[in-house]
Amino acid sequence: MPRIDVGKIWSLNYRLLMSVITSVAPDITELGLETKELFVLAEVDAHPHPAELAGVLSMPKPSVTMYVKRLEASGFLRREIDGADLRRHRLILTPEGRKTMERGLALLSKAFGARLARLNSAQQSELAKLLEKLS
Amino acid sequence: MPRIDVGKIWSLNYRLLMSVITSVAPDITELGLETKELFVLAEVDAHPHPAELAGVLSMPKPSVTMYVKRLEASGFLRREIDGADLRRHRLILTPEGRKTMERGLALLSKAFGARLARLNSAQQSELAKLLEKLS
DNA sequence: TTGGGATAGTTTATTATCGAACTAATACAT
DNA sequence: ATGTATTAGTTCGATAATAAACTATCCCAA
Repeated sequence: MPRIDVGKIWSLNYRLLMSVITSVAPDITELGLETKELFVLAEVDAHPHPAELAGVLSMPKPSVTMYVKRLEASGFLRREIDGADLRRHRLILTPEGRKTMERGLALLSKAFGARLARLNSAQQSELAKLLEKLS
Repeated sequence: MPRIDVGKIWSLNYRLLMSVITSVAPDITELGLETKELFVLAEVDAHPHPAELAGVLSMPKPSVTMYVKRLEASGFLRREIDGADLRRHRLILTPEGRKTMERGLALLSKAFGARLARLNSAQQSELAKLLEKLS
């Protein structure tokens, strides 16, 4: 059994994700948001507080502040002060925000799916299983 | 049409990579380079020309110019004009650059390897094979 | 041979990003 | 109760990233 080259797996995977992001970025921009803003939108349901979003998305807090500000200005989400903890803001997707988020994720899925199409069905399931184990 | 949840795999994978990068970034910085610069260094052997690097790493050309400039100033690589095509610059790792690149990749491998250790060695090979097909 | 188009890399000018420091609210120990 | 530490989110200022435009070189069809 040959020794596995971790760096190689890393680099293949990294390059795959980056090239997919790069390829969909223009289409996402047409929806009225940037890719990082889409990632934020996509996690708002599961993590409605900015500090959590920063953690889960590995983004600095000031960046989240900025993305949220823009998303709010675009009408994609709104903010409520959390009554139980006045420091916290609860983020809520607007219907428009949800629609846009779903469209954006669909674009991403389509682009990623196009790459995945190089694998047969069994291989796709295998990849899904392996990546799921890693996450 | 894939039978798996492409969007979910995407997001798990994306977050995995981002969290690994974030966790090693401070250590990489201590080697005297930034993570993106490390990615450049790591691909120089396989892709010695800036334009190729930009393509393979999904980076804009001006970013590569900047990273290369810094890496050269730090003594991690040097440039030669390609005699066969005077537009092209061939990048060459210095011994110091190679050492630093290997150290950086070791840090990344260690952090990513911790995740990868959830797979047995056959699964790791399988993952490498599948990712290679995708890239 | 030459000129129109492509390609490699850089510069410029603008926007995006984010560490550090800040304010406000909470938690917690004494 | 009171001081101290912690946490949520923001602001500020400095750096990083990059689109657009540029120079230089190459390619190649007529």
